[in-house]
Amino acid sequence: MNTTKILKPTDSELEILQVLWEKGDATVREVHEKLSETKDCGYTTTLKLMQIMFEKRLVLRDDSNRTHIYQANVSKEKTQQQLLDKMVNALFSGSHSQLVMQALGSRTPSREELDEIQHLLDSYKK
Amino acid sequence: MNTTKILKPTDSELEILQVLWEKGDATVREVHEKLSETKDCGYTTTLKLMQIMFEKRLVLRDDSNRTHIYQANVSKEKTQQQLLDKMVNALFSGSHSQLVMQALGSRTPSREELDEIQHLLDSYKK
DNA sequence: TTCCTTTTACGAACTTAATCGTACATTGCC
DNA sequence: GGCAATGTACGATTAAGTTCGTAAAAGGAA
Repeated sequence: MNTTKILKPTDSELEILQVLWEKGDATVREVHEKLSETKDCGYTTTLKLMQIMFEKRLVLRDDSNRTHIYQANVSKEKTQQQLLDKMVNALFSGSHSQLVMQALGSRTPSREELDEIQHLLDSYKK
Repeated sequence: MNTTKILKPTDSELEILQVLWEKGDATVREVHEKLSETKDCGYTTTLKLMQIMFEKRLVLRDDSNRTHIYQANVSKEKTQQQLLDKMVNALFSGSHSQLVMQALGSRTPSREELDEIQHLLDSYKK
């Protein structure tokens, strides 16, 4: 079903994907409203980006009505994994644990976070 | 001494920084030789990139001799941290532990990795 | 119907990154 | 000295990403 083709969303595309992952589906207007909270650009810019993403098959759209409805065509998990792997290779010499150490070391994790990770660790140790 | 200015090395620049971090300092020729193992591009391409990095102050260089000697002007740790934080914000809603879970979950870590991480966890738990 | 609003489509302009060709300087060797 | 090799400098080109202006279609309201 899913192609295994490597897609590398740009930063702007990721912002849009974030909104789509959260909302499930959304119109350009809705996405743009959301982005406007943190970013300053025109409506047609968002539209254009989403049109390009459609061409790249990063998103799907229902254009049976005048106002098109978009949804993500790549899963959040897969995208996270892919970009994480890329980063591990490019910056951490392929060592996932190095990245984990750095991620944890950057600040003090909460008790809940520690427990979560401990739990995951335990499941590997068995 | 170090500026806190946000620098975002490109992928190509990161490849070069990797070599410089490893070697300490290096000539364009040395960097190019190293990159050639995995990448196919001309010598002047590497040169140009390093010149641009010098303009951006990503690297320092000693040009007192004909063959210039370069070294990184950003630390590996700081760069890792910076790009990691960016990724956490862009892809993991700011949750470091989410990223850690994803990083660990992607594949089975080795015993050494597990121990390393366990050790880090322990130090936080105290 | 007429006019205003919303929406899509599309192309132009601008920026940044990456690659390479070429020119020119320096060095060392014959 | 002359020449080949090696180095730097720099401009040209190409591709990709981002932004926006404008046109045109569709709908709704007076």
